[in-house]
Amino acid sequence: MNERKQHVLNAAKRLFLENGFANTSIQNILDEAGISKGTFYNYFNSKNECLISIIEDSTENSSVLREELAAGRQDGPGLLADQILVRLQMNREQKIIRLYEAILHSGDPDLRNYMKAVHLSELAWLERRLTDVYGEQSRPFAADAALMHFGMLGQYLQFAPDITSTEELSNRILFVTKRTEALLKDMAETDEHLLEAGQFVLSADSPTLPSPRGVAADLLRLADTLPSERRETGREFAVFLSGELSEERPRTALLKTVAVPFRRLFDGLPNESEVRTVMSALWRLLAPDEIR
Amino acid sequence: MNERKQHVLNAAKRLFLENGFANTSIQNILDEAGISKGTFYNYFNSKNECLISIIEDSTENSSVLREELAAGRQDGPGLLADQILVRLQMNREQKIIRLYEAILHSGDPDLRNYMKAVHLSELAWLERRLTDVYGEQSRPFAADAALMHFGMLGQYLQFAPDITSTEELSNRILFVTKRTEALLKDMAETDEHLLEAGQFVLSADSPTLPSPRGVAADLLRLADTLPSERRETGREFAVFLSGELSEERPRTALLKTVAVPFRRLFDGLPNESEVRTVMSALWRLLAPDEIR
DNA sequence: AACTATTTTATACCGTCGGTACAATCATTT
DNA sequence: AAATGATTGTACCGACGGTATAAAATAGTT
Repeated sequence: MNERKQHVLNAAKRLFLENGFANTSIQNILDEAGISKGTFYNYFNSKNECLISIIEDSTENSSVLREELAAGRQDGPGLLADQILVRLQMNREQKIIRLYEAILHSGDPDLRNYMKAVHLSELAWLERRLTDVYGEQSRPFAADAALMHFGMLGQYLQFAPDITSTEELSNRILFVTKRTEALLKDMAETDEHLLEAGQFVLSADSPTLPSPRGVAADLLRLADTLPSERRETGREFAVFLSGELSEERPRTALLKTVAVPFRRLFDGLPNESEVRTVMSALWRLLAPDEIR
Repeated sequence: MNERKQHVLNAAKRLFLENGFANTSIQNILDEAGISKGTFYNYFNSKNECLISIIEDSTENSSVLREELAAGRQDGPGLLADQILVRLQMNREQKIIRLYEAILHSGDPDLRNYMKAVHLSELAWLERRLTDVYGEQSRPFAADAALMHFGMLGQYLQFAPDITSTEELSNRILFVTKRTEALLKDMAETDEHLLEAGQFVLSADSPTLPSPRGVAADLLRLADTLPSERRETGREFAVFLSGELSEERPRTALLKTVAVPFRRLFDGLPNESEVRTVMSALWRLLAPDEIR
């Protein structure tokens, strides 16, 4: 991802969130980003693709944050709620959810398929996490619970979109999570469910796994771009991470623990988003088949 | 509602449901309905208003059907489920829900406010019905339950939009209703809720009540338009209804029971939709403050 | 420094869209 | 038959997403 392209992406995101997708013309984006039309269409083939890029970017980022939350922390409803929260927060005050829906009804069938895939992926992730947290006995009902959790939370967010504080948002998530517990219990007692386990997994053309050596090289290269006062620390981390990555059986717990502060060294730096892409590849290496 | 206007409305509805709102141009509607652009803008001030009219029409019709279902039948979860079903079915295989969402993200703030009002109105109705069915003790939790019911059902409909049979649709509604029962129980036990009772009622500029005499006159006039073989029956009904309406204290149970078969006499007739408008006024007379 | 390749810019242009204007025509009422 | 109002056809507007292209700026290589 070009740095300039990221700049355009941020400008477009700002405008979309502020004025909505339909109400933001390409000309608006050009003015906001200070680029010409030719450049825009050099980066994106259409306004729609620009929107997709924004969502992909946001999804990737929050996936990394979800992994980081789970690193070295015990699993449970609290972790799950935080992981849900982190994606919602990344979607800046939930307004990106509107972008999702905007795409869903924009006509273009390619876009709709993309959005359906995103939706299914989130549901699959939630189904897996629910079985993680609430045990094997919840598996037959986890798909239904995930679907209902998603629907309930969506309503609570849409009904009161003027949520400013994280507390308030967190409260709603915890509330819905508690209700989902009750639903799981109820479904187990009555043995009723409409969906089958694993119904959400889409026949994904799974992207080729990144190579450990490539990721290791990226980490070392990125460490060198750090400002001088953090460079030494960054190099220590990067050398350790890349060394561990080249081992036959990397110590994953250790890796995960070190990966988090390393990534944070880049907070606020211009290549912040590139780092996140590399970290995304790293997490994918550590658990290849997991849905994030 | 002009008969010709209704014809245009049906054409537009057909196209919107088939190709989506954004993918249907005004020119498409003109061709489908066989009218000119001037006529279209004589009926509607904009494409958006046309969409609003479709939704209003559909909402009014299903409100009448909901009242008819309740007439002379004992209240309970079964009736509630049927009332929910009838609106979903009226929204032709749930595709009108997409129109709702299309409007929500079309940019126009007026449209969004309208849709928000529709949404709130449905939530308020559901909250009231839940307290009807599950008793006074459910009141403090009915608003939350309504919101969650709405969200869960929406997910079950969106996730599997290829529902053909009424059974399948009905199954999902019953399933969600059972889950809502569990949620009510759970919230009562833990005494947790996020919303307050009556939170959904919008400061509505309540439309002026129709006059009983006007409605009575409409009923008599409509009866005369019936085809000869049904005209006598229709007149009997209409005379009874209008007579009862002019009483000081009309016998409402009787009125409701007779109103249903009278309205059905017009099924398939060209003025079917006008009849429903009059019936809507009749029901509003019988319970002025109720949300439908 | 000079040459090359790529990116970026500026501008003109296309077809489609929602919406407006208006004179001509049709149908209904009185 | 006159008058009124609805309907038609057509031309037009500005804004939109998207294309084309030649000129200018930038980066990379030798």
